[in-house]
Amino acid sequence: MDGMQMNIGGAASRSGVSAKMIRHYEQIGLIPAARRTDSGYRTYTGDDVHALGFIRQARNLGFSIKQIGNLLGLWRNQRRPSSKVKALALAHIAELDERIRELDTMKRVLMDLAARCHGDHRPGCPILDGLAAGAPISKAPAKHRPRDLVPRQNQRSKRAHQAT
Amino acid sequence: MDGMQMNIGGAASRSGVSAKMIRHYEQIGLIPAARRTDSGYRTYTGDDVHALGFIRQARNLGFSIKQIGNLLGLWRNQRRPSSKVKALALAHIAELDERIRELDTMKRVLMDLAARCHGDHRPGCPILDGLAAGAPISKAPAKHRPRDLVPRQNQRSKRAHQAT
DNA sequence: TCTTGACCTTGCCATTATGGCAAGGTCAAG
DNA sequence: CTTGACCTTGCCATAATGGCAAGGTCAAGA
Repeated sequence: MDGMQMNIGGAASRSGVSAKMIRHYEQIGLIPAARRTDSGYRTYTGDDVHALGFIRQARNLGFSIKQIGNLLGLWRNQRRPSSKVKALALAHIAELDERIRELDTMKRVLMDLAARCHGDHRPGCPILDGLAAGAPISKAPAKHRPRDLVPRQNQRSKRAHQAT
Repeated sequence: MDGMQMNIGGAASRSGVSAKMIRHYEQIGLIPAARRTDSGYRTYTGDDVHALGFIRQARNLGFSIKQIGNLLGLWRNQRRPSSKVKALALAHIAELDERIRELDTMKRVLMDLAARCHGDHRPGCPILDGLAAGAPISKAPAKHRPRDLVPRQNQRSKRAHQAT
């Protein structure tokens, strides 16, 4: 089981992580640089594949690379307190929850607008009207604040150059 | 109201879209290139600001730039059938719904693992164990003679198949 | 008039995680 | 050998934004 040595392709198919991403993870330091054969081929062991599988599972659960780095550290440390792991998990759950709420808000607003749209050959459409209305339809934009709506407008003359 | 002319900063603060993004939208063709003053400054009208606000609202609802391009086209076309708009909206709602379901699945799995984790000073942790329990993944069939997954050794189980 | 400072311009880098393509080296089987 | 799968590095692209830098423009105040 330990004598298992393979090239990147083998590690990729066994772990479910593409060769491309394995190299990437190595490059960004998520995993240690693989040993190389004389000709430069990376070689992996069963343990390496296990770690890659761990990474894949974590990604499937939506953890960011950074969070996965932390998880890997805890995973490899036999003496870590499970509280640390749980804390990371709970924090991530909270993030997921917020993203879910944001998406849910978008969905609700949109369903509301859609419900009022006839959806036939006629041109009038409450959906477009809703988007065009400067009204505060929005809630959470995802990651960034909607940029202050008219922060300071005490800039000097907005005088038009070629005013018409 | 129509004589309102302004530079990019004014359009940005009034529309809620950063100057940076306005230039970006122009560059990718989402909005037509702004008129320029002799010195090269972009100038915007009240209508332009309105369109930018429309874009911002759409972004807040999670529409992609591409979808927004379509929405803008419909918005500007007084003779569009509202059914087209509604179709776009419903398609987007479906997308949002899928994203929500994915996140929800992640959340549930994680909560499940977290619930079984003591979260104290002890090292054992079902969360890490769950992540480490890698489900096999797959491999695409080779054409000629699959030059083995193992470099120069003996190979054994080559399970496979992915989940995502 | 000159200085100042806010504002504008272009352009490149960074982010997140992945995929794709290209040019070229390696290796094992036929 | 030839062949074809597989490996290497490296650059481009995605989606949407932010940030920084170098340099031009402009209006107002001293």
